[in-house]
Amino acid sequence: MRKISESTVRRLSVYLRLLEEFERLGRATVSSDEMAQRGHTTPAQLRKDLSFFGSFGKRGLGYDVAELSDRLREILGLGRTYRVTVVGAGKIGSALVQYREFGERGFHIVSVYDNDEAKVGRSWDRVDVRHVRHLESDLRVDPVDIAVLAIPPQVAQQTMDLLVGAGVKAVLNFAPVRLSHPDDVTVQNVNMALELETLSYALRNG
Amino acid sequence: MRKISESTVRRLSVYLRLLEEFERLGRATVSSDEMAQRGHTTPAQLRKDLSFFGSFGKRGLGYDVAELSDRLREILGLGRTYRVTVVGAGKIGSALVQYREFGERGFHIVSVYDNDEAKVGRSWDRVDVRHVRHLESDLRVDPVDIAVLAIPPQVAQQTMDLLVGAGVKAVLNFAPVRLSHPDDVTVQNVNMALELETLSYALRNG
DNA sequence: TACTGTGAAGAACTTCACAGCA
DNA sequence: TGCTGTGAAGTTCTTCACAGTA
Repeated sequence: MRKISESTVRRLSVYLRLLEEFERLGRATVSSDEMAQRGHTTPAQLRKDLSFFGSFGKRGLGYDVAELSDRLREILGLGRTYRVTVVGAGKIGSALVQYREFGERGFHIVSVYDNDEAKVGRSWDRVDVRHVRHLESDLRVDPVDIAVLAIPPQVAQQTMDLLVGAGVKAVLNFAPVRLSHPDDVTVQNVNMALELETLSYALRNG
Repeated sequence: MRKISESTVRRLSVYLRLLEEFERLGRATVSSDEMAQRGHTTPAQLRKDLSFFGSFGKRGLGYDVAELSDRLREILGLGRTYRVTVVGAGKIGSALVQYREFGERGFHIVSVYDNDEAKVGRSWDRVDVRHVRHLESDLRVDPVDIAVLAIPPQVAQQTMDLLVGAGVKAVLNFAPVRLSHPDDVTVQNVNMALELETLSYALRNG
């Protein structure tokens, strides 16, 4: 399959959320126009995005809501559950643990690590916080699909290297540094300082 | 000035962080090659990004670290402080309050709101949580520059409308919905479910 | 000489516009 | 008729390559 751009993938997630909304409202079909309007995009964009993966609509009618959401879940790899570990038991980590949509989408947090002995042993929503020194050996016994890095930037790269060594292929990084990693590992960065600076730029420059 | 793309602005933030790192190491000058390497971009990209705002380097020498970081801070609007309000006193809100880089960059959280009476009155790092019913009138007396929305998606749009009505021009939105807003209001979205779905897509499709 | 600054070329992404099908 | 699917056109973003200068 042709290489799909990240922006297309992100829009697919948005479409899926819209479809689920339409599903709740009991709608059976929906047109690209209608979805585009609700999703702040254009009908052509939506149809083009979908066309990379097949033709899911009916001309003159639109898309079957249930069918298209099934297909999107499949395309996005949401037809299964994922084992997720959270490294760093600070506020961000704990925000993730309680984040509803996480579990609903099949992302199960199976372990939490920290290097602070004061936090080790506490229970977090049925998961015990373990010392990060056990991370590597734990992963060899019980691998995870995704690791969330919610730790200070100074230790982020070394932890990344450890995760890569242990075979982790997907990382969600909250540390405000860009991490080096092999090509076969996917990293998504969430950097709140960056978002704020985009806002301050906008405030300053109209 | 020509319209600057959001990706350029985001890279400027990254460059600034790199320069501050070089400053700490005591480096006086740095080349676009060196910075590009550390910032996972290309020298040409960096020079092009900077060229939209002026010529800050010396041919044959590179960039003066201190001077370029000053210029970048100015371009990004970081030469002042910003008053920030956080709406939603859940885990995400509290993660923001304790997030170091926030305050260091001049983003001062001056108020926190929630609709849960159990949370109202509690003190958060010297800021008292107030009931969200006071939000609108408080803003009229004491405006803020930026609002952070860390509330459930169901109430995000109505809160957005209230903020817009009260004259807020910049919003950082953590609710997993795309919000409607006038053109003169800038909204940055942080959607963790979306990041995870990008990862699950990558895991599924090599 | 070693590097920047920048037009021009190239690649990626978005929008247009219409043929084709239910 | 109404709406999809898609090449082609248009736009934006990135990379190239080299002239220019400290």
